[in-house]
Amino acid sequence: MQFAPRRKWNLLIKSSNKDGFFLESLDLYSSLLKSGCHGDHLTFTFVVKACAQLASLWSGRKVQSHVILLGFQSDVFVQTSLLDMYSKCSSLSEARQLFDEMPSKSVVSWNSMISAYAKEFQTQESFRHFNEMRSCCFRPTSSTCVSLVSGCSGSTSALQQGQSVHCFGTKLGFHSDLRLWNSILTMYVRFNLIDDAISLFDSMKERSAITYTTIFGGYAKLGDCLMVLNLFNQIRLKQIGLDAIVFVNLISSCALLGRLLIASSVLSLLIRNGLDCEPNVAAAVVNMFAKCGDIFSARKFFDSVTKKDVLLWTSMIGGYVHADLSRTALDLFEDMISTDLPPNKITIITILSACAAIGSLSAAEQIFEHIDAYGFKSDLQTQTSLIHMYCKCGCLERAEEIFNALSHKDLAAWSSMINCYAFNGKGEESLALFKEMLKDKSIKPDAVVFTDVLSACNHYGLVEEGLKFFTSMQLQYGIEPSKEHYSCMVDLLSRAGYIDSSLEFISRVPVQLRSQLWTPFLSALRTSNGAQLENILPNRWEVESESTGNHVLLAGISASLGKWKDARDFRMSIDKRGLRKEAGWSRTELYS
DNA sequence: CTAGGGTTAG
Repeated sequence: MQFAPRRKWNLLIKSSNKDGFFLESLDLYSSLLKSGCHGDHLTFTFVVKACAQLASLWSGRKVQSHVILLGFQSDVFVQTSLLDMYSKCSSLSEARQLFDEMPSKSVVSWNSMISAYAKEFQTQESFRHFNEMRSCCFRPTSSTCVSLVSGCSGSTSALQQGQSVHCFGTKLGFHSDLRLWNSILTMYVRFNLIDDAISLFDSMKERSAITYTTIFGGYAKLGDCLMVLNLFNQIRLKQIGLDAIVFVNLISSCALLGRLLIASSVLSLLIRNGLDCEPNVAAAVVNMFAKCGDIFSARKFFDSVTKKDVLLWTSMIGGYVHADLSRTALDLFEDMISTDLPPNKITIITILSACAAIGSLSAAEQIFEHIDAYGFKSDLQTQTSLIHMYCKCGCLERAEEIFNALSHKDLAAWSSMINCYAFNGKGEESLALFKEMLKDKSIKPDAVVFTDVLSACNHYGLVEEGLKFFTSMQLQYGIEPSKEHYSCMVDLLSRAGYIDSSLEFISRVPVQLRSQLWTPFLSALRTSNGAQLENILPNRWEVESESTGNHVLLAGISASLGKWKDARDFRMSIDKRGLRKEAGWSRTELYS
């Protein structure tokens, strides 16, 4: 009697899983129990899979207890599904225990265990199981290789191992397995080996939407957004099944590119493909318009989306911060809260940056209840944003309090505090903290923190120290100086009165950046005592051609030196040129 | 069992 109805339940649960209605699958299972039945090996594989997809560890453990009560411990299918469930619920220890206690194992059991370690980027353990699997005479499948490679993508030292799987897979005859190629392509992109990724991509005879998504990411890392657009046009002609994810990647490249006309045409493409209302796509579109400097179109699109998710709201709020409209960002955050949609961590980080931009502590205090309410208080990124916010509001002590209480500090946390001291005029404290950070060998300073360090030297007038850091930045840490670094050094040297050194420094800067350094040079010259207009005369043409602002500075310096005729000349040249403004983007009407 | 994405602080 029991067999027939259970079979019906099993079919119902199976089809509910297939449609992605995992919660309903669990409901069906509890109805089955209520009807006086219990599960069999098929019921358990389906129900456990639903728990895995929902990442519901609690339900999964409950179902496992039923499995044990009914004596299904030796069923390899049920046990493997439980193993995968624990892996998907990130309970590696329970997965491992189950695996060790399995009376018999299948290839899929081994694959699941390897994949469990790969997901946690425990590369060595995943390879150890791979070797053990082979010594137990199990023949790895292409899925085994895919899991191993994806594990390598996440650990810093596993590139060679990943490449060896590539060879191994080819030997076993998986050379036509697209998923394996795609996972290797992902590995190269994650390791920033974009050239290798591109040559692999070029050699691939079969490509899917996933292949293109991955290589888009690679080109975006290179900053070659136009290549992304070119490739995208290729797939449009090839009629590869395009999904929302490919578009999301295309859209983020357009955001990086920052060209409004291209952004607008991408939007019409989305509308034509019926993808503009996809929740995943919408947030990217808002971000794209905001990064292209068209906050009006961003808002117009935002308003047109009927089902707004957290990402969309966050994207719009971030857009306002980016557009220097942080007050509006705060208003929009209030609107979001009033819809009862809970903010996520990134919303909080974004809104804190809005408070920082305004420099208003009272605005920030209203955010605190949300930080408490949603339990972001102990999150490192949130704390870093709080430090930054207190810094910009002038509450140095509050920033220090948070920083000192951090149990673990990453580069961003250190550098926000270093910046906080520098911003509040405490050059000495800033540099002391930087030196303390360097003692921690696990932290590698980057271009951003060096900008703060150099500006701290600048603030404190520490010429020798500044030069020392500028050199070690390049030689010891291999960081190419940016315009900000150069301009900081010019400011430092000139304001300390080292006009000749400053000029010599400028002459050694790559020519494409050099012309932009005259403005910081002249500004510093105006406040330093060693101002001598003759110093810059050999470069006069370059100085004058760069911007109208330089003429104003030159006129000011001449006047302060009592060279009234020069001052008058510079003033007149401004009138002749006219106060030219930078060419800006004109806003295009998109929807009407 | 298996490959790709979106909002983000210093």
